[in-house]
Amino acid sequence: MSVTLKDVARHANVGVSAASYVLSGSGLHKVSEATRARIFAAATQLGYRVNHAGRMLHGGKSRSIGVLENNRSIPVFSELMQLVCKELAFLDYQTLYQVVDGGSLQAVIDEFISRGVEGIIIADYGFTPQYSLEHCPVPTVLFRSFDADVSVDIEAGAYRAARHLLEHGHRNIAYLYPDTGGTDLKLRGYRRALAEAGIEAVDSWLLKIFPTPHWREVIDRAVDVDGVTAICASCDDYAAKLMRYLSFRGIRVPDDVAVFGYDGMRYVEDLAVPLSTVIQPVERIAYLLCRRMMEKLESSLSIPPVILAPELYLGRSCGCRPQSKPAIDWSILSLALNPQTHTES
Amino acid sequence: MSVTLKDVARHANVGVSAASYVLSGSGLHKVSEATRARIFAAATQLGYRVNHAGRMLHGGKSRSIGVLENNRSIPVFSELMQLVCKELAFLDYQTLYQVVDGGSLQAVIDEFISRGVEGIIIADYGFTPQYSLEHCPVPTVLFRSFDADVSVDIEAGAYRAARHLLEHGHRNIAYLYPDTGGTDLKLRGYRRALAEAGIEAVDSWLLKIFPTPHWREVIDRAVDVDGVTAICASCDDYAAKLMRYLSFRGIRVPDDVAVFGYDGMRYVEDLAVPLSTVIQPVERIAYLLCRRMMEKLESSLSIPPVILAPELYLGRSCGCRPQSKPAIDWSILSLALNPQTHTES
DNA sequence: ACTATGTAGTGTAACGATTCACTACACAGA
DNA sequence: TCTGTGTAGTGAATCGTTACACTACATAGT
Repeated sequence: MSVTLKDVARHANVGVSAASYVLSGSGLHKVSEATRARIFAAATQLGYRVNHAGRMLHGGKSRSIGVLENNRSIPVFSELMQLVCKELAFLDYQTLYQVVDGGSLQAVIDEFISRGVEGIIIADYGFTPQYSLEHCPVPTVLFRSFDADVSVDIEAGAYRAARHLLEHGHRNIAYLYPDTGGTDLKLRGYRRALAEAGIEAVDSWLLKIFPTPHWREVIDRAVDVDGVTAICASCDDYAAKLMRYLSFRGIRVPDDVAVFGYDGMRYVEDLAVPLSTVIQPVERIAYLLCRRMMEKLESSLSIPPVILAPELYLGRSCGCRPQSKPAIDWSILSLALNPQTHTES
Repeated sequence: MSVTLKDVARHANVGVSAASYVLSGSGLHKVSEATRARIFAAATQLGYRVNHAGRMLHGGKSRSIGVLENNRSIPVFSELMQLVCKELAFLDYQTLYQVVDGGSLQAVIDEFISRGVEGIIIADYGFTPQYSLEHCPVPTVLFRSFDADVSVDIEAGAYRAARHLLEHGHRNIAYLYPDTGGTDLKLRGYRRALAEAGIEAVDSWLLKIFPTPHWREVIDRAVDVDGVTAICASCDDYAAKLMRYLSFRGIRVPDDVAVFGYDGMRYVEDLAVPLSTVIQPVERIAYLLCRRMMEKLESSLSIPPVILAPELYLGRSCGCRPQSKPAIDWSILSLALNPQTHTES
């Protein structure tokens, strides 16, 4: 079938072991330059490729990492795994990639281990099913909004967004979000900012666009009746839709109602009113996840978690920049919003 | 180290072969219900996991597919690989994932084969480096804009976009694109539409935003001097930036200059002026790539390629829908633009 | 009682790469 | 000549799983 080490050895008139020593590049055994050349020649001539299974069976490292995300519905993270994969490739690791939504996380982890991954990176933003990483025989690196190896302080992000609106003088600030039943850290941050200013969020300011079927009425009431003058959205997509609806209603942003988003999607500056938002540092997260994995692979010492501080992007939707701002500070070619690059330390 | 089949067999008081027959689930050999139960019990008790390397070494199928894209810079495709992976998981295949940009494609393919993938899916949109899939020992499925197993007829897409603008009465239609040196199929489609209408695209209508450093002047000249009244952009991101620049210049879209995009990014309907665009059917592409792979794995018959016809999304930027359109036909919850689902045949 | 037929189970040779333990040989120093 | 030291090479066991070829035993048919 396929060309094996034995074939190469026979072709080069050497033993299998000599061929192995040369082609594995381990340098554990001295081989003369002449035979080395003969072996290489035979290998390329026959088109030899190591059989990874054979190598692994002997106990060799697989140089592969399992990468797993349990929810693909969050657009801002759609490229996170791509970035992780690129970084892993740079570190000379193969990526075994799986998207789980709904299915058993444990089953995927078992499959990864069965295939010999050296470690597993798990991105678990959003709703969290039960699973235990305690007994996992390989190191794991977890990314989620709390209690993880790498996390973004989204509570602080929402806090800063709400606080920013407070500093603009707003008092009646609403929060637009889907009520999925779990604890919403962004909601908590929003609440903290208001509480700090001596304001208690009333129920009608909590604009649940899910599972509420009549979300338009909810928004209408908040704006028309409850005197809401600013709205924090739990993500940019919702903020964009919200602004569209407000514009449809003839309500001006930010003059009548200010809006703040969350995520830092690349399109925020292209909206009718450039959206102020909290940036998710996707590239930095990807880099940190991989670095953390390398650290865990090298030593089993417990490493303190990294919590990334959120950063604001100020567009016009919060009321910061005047309509007539003359300078154009963007380039048609640099489409990326996030300032982070992973070339730092 | 890890618990092996031998351990399980010893624990259940049977031979390795019996354990193998039961746990591999092949059903090649009759095993009594009693011993079968004993073996399962021992396996779960010891926490047995098949060693994939051992299985593969014997010549078993790896049930893994290599997935490879050579350019991650096109945002609309950032979720394509995610969808492919999900579909493969549904078909009970593992995904080995690699992003190549700049590096050797051949090296990645070799690595995949070395790791025993049963097939390779390659998404090669954009610039194409030299490589040959002729001698690849496993089936490959290629996605790119021409001469592939699955492709989207982007020439026709650009043709339809330009033709649509012609039907609106525009005669001086420009094309905004980055000139990367290769053949631009969208440019060709744009040209064909104009030629069919008896118009020859003059040079100053070809708005090269790359490598041109002074792209603003290029746009200014087209609009102010050359009387361009409509612009086709080669992607939505550029179209969005273009509309922002036009708005900055005080030029109204679509009244003064109509704009057409390309890609069908999810945000197009949220822009100041909802962008008319050509949809890239990402989900359908993902589904077809996987189905094509399954077909190739089952039979080595040559299968004719699939060329997907592009579909237009008409927003307001082309001048189709009046400003005052009263109905709101979107839902804040359904963020997806593409109508395709992969549940069809 | 003797041969078929079938069921339930075991031993073991692969698969391909690695690496330990070993040999063969050359050459230097005493 | 004998021993020590180093270089260059080989043989074979090993990893975990699979599946072929086999045995042992029971039951049925004649």
